[in-house]
Amino acid sequence: MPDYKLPSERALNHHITEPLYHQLLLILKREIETGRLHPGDQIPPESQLCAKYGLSRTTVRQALQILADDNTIIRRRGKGSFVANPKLHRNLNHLYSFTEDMLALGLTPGSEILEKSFCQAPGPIAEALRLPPGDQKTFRLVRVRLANREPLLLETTFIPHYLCPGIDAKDLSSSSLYQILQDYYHLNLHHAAETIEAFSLDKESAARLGCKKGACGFKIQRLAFLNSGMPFELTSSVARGDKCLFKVELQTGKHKVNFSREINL
Amino acid sequence: MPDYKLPSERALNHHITEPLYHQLLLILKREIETGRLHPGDQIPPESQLCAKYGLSRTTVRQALQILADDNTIIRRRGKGSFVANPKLHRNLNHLYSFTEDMLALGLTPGSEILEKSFCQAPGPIAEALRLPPGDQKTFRLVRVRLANREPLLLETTFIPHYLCPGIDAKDLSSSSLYQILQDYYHLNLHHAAETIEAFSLDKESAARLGCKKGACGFKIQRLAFLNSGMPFELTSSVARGDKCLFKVELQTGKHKVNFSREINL
DNA sequence: CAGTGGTCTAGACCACCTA
DNA sequence: AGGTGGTCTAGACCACTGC
Repeated sequence: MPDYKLPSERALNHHITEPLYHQLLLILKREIETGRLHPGDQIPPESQLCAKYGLSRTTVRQALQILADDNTIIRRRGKGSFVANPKLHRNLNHLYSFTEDMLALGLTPGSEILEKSFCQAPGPIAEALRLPPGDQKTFRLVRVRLANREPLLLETTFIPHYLCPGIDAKDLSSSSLYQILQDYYHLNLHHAAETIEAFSLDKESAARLGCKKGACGFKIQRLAFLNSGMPFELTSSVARGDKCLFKVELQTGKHKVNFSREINL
Repeated sequence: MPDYKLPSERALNHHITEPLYHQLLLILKREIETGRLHPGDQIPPESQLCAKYGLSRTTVRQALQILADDNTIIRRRGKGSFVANPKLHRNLNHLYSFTEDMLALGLTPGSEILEKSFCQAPGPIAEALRLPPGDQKTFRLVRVRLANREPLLLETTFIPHYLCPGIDAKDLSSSSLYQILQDYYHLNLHHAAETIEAFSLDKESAARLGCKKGACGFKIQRLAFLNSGMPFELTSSVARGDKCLFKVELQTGKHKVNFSREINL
């Protein structure tokens, strides 16, 4: 009996333009993300995947190569391919989800909605989101984010209204904003740009975050883009400086950069 | 006449263990780094490389794929492969050299040495550098870094003394510290970890940087490691918050992260 | 239309690991 | 010895670009 699970039944579609290697890649990724395969588990060897899906070894290897490149799996000659520790992943994904980020750090995330409305975007916001002068209506969401019940971030999010009509009726407290944008509005994050500044907390922010006016903090602005290159979300956050710090790791050889947030409560 | 140059004469060695795709990769990389191929230039199409080096297309593509993955070249179906703009590269290297970083931003870098001495490392510094209790002597260098003559950073660097005997006699003002460590002491940066905190400037830092006590700034600590995994340098910096900001860019597809510093004078 | 890179096949030999 | 991933070949069809 082999010590690996074959993927659950799922066939490749030869009649669509999506490459076979990519279809296989998604199947394997899904096995891992849904937890059917755990970190450290061996995935089926190339020979098995070739047989099961009727693919040549080159095609199977192309899929596995990509998974290895982004640290989803680790390949060992003579031994096999194994699901990698997802910790490496989290660092890359952390910006997308405050909730996941906190859970990864062993903290209990929380969220409190302060405001939920539609409004005209202020000038710089409209510009960043590339809103035409005629239609600058945006959905505005103000949230305080908590870790172990302590306020950490004050977030203000703007999303063009035409991209998310009716979003004010959705339940934003129980599932993540990105999840809702993806599921109901087909807005998929492709890339994002974030700026981080040092910032002296104004009276209101300080009050919301439970620290003194004039204390040091971070002002973080994130602009998120779709595959098409259009921005679809802008979030401006204020973070407590005494509880947050950022960490950057660089490798010269592979030219890899890792960026993560850490919390001190 | 084709509009691309064939690589200068250089043969592959079939008798060594180094894979052929890797040998080809290095040949192409060398053409680019030595400037024989410029950004935007087309590199020979796969068919030409196959013919010239007597390789199958798979092998040639393996080399080109790697170059495309690390942004050395850009591939376009129907058009060809082209040398990428090296700007993308610089962002990954920026942390290593303040001087290069400023030049890339179009600013004139400057440096003022405030202190150059040997001293016993303070406890946390000795710990981070993994100095044995018996030998905690370090080289200590305090510098103010300038951009267009404006003070920007106050840097304090510690290097274990046993790694750099006699460094106090070197000319640190005209060439970069990393360059000296590399050239004279064979200390090559392999990877580095940096933490960034928000920080209220104390009286001395504020005076050195020319701003008011209590103003907001960043405290940045970098620990640099050798190939062996040993730390060899620790730099603790204070940056003016009103002139520096950090920028993080993420791509979901390739899981790439870009981290850079920006300056507002 | 010819030339480019993107996908895919079927098969081969090798180096490495475990037993 | 048998299985794994690493390298490599020769050939095929396709999609996209530009003339």
